[in-house]
Amino acid sequence: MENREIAEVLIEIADLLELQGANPFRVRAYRNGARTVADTSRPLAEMVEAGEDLTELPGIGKDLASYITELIETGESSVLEEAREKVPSSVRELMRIDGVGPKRAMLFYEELGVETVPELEEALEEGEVGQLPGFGPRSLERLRQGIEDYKRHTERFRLSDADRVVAPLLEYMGAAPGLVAVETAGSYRRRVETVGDIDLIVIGDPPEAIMDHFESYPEAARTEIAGPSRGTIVLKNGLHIDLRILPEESYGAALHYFIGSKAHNIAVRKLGIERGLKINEYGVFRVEGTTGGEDEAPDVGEKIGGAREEDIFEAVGMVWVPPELREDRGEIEAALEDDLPDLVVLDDIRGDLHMHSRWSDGEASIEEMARACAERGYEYMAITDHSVAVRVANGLDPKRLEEQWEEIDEVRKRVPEIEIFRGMEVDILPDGSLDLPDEYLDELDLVIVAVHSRMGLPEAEMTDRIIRGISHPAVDILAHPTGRLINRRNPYAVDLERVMEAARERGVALELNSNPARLDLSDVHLRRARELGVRVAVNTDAHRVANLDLMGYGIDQARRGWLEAEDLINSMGLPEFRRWLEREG
DNA sequence: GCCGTTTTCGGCCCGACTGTTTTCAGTCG
Repeated sequence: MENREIAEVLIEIADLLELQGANPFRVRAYRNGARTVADTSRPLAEMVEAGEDLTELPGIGKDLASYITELIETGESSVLEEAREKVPSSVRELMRIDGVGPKRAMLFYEELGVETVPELEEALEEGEVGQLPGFGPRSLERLRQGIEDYKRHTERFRLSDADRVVAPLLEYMGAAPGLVAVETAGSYRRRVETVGDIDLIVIGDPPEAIMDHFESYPEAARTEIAGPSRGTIVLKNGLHIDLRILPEESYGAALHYFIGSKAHNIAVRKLGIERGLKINEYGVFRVEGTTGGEDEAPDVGEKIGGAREEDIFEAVGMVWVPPELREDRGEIEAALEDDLPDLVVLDDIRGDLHMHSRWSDGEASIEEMARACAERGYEYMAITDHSVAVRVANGLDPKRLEEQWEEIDEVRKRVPEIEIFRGMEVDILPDGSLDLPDEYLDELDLVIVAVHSRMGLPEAEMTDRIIRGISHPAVDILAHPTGRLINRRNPYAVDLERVMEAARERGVALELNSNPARLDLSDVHLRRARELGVRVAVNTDAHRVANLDLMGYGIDQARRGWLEAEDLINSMGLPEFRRWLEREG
């Protein structure tokens, strides 16, 4: 059982408990536990098998540890079964509609017998929802809209799709009257691989004029909320944009608060409480103690900061934390010790080691790719077309590969400013053998291996297949190690822990594929690779010149995985990289 | 349900907006 599956069970229990009106802190405990499990790269199943104590993990106590153990050992969860008896799990889906939380979902279920979104839509059309208490005409209309949005876009948006929306939006907002500054926040700013909405922070005056300008955005389909300091518009493509307008003296506090993540904020605020401070989006305040009555809120005293983000971190004894790390995955502790990683930046990249040309399924010639790489300031690059097994991609057989080498030799002469390595993306066949004879593998400067077929193999077989594949002494890099496509295809079943250990022993690097549809490895796995001492290659897998610019997405993801330049192989200068290629596996 | 250098019990981050049951619950981030 994979961690992802365990986390899903804990989330399902949390949802069901929430629907049943359980203690909200108990619900949160399950969600926190789920987050811990999802953020742990080591398989919990392995930890259980080794007899390790799961309560060592943050947010996992005696109860959750026993539920997880039961789940791993039996494949079932009695707690989940029990929760499902009270509410059908399909009711959870209702909560995904904007404006519907646990209370309303439960109201629909108990009063109308509604268990699914289509049933809710029907009840709405039949006028049944209008009979419920608390549902006036505005609520009904909002629910109708919410269902429409739900049907149109149930998935989160890929970061690259969000980027295309954000650039023109920022330009438009920059022209708002009285605007001083506008910045992105939220998961977009943290560069999470997918985003649910876009958060904008604005400093300016008067707020009403800025909010009017915001609501008038030509791409907006409608306004969801428009208060004095907060608004939401929905774009024609279904993406929600949240805007917060704040005074300049609160800029840093607001930025910190709205960049999140929620878990990071909670942890920082807790540190504040320990120091007698109250932290909110307006600033950092000293708490003066209560003035009397039992339910009296603590008196908020002197404001001691908030104009700069650093004010927040300094107030609780931390150094500034890059947004990509703000997930409460250890960055709080590291920042308290001033021991954060020196995160990799795009400028650290000296070469792109995975790209295709017209020889297989690329759209540009080798020379076009070489010149484009040189323009990006790279010292080296590798042409890595597909091997023959990938027939749909016009994979090269040995004969065509030899012909390609002649062309590479010619391009080397014409584009001397960059070193072009002869590479290939060689398929790992279902039995783990490589799709190219040894004598050709030996002639290549750089060998990438990858799985493109039979992705449904059972985990043990897939793991053995991949480990056998990377065990060939000619192999340098394992490409897109899990095969996932964001929102489209799940990762194939593979024990990455074993693959990573094998890669480290053999001196093979794992790829971080920068294509925003892949971003494979994930942030959590990258972090694990770093812990295990496995080197990483951040590559674009470009199939045309413009794709070379996808490197930035790989860097974003690498930063989320805590990677430093020295964790990568393609941050090495050319001489050092040559030595790496010559290494003994 | 978790957690503890003020605590093994009693806390658990904090604020904005909406609609409607006119004083606040529900939802969201």
